[in-house]
Amino acid sequence: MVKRVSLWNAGCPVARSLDAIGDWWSLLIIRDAFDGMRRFGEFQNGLGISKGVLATRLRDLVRRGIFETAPASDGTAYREYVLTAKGRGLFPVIVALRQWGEDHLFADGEDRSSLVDRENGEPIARLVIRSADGRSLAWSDTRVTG
Amino acid sequence: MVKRVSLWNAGCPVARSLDAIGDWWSLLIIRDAFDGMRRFGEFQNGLGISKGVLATRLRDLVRRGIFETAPASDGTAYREYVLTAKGRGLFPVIVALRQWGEDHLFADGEDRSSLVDRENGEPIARLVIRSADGRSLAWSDTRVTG
DNA sequence: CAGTATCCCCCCTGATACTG
DNA sequence: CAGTATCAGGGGGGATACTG
Repeated sequence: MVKRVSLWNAGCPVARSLDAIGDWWSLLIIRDAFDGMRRFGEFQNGLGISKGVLATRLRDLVRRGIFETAPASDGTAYREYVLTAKGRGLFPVIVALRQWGEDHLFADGEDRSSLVDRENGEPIARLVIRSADGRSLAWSDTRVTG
Repeated sequence: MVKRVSLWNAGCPVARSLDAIGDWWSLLIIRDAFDGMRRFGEFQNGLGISKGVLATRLRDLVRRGIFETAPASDGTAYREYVLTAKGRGLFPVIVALRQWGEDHLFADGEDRSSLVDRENGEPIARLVIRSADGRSLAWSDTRVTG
């Protein structure tokens, strides 16, 4: 990545985020991590990604502080890849992508996975953009400054 | 795109969304559209993308129903590219990416653009994941089913 | 200005083989 | 199982030139 140095320098947080995770595989790996995957082989099987690419991606994500490695919890000599606080901070990104996909990319009645409240199994609420004082805001109620 | 048919078929809304917009340029184009850009040249200058790639991306995004074309508002013979309702639905994705970038990819005091309430110039509130009944949820309070 | 057409090259990817 | 090393190919990307 780091394709667009000028944009990076432009100080747009969206561009920087995409520079860090905008690769096609990265967010899928992170999604699987949120689903509980930790091992190299789990990611590989789940994604159908080649070993070389997966190794490269994981190394990048570790270098960027999104994953960290830990000794395998099952006592084997291998590593596990777990999300750092920074990586867990991507949860709203995953949720936003999920909700958009649910809204616009599935036919009625088509099977889909769902994100639910662990406590009661209820689907989570929709994301809402709010003002500092709590009003719900549409895109057109906002503006980019700086 | 449509690189991973198996994932697409797996019925994961996150994967489908990435299939639609997970390309490196697409979200940057969409971000610029949220910032008010509409013309081919505006996107090209703003992004530093080549004409060929930009034309391909815009065509794909139109085909996917994220943009639609309209006659130029200035009376010239050209087209404008405006977000559809489906495209505007990506606003939370952009906001989530922006907030993550602000939190984790900028040094203290470093210049960055900011998304503010048009009404009063105040920064918008942080995104919060909530349960159906309004409780704030962390990643670990949720689960993927189906 | 807004694209399309062409060309060439680089790099990314997947496949395979190998090691601990 | 968890990677690393190597290799060949294919396609996406930029640059350039051209058209309306």
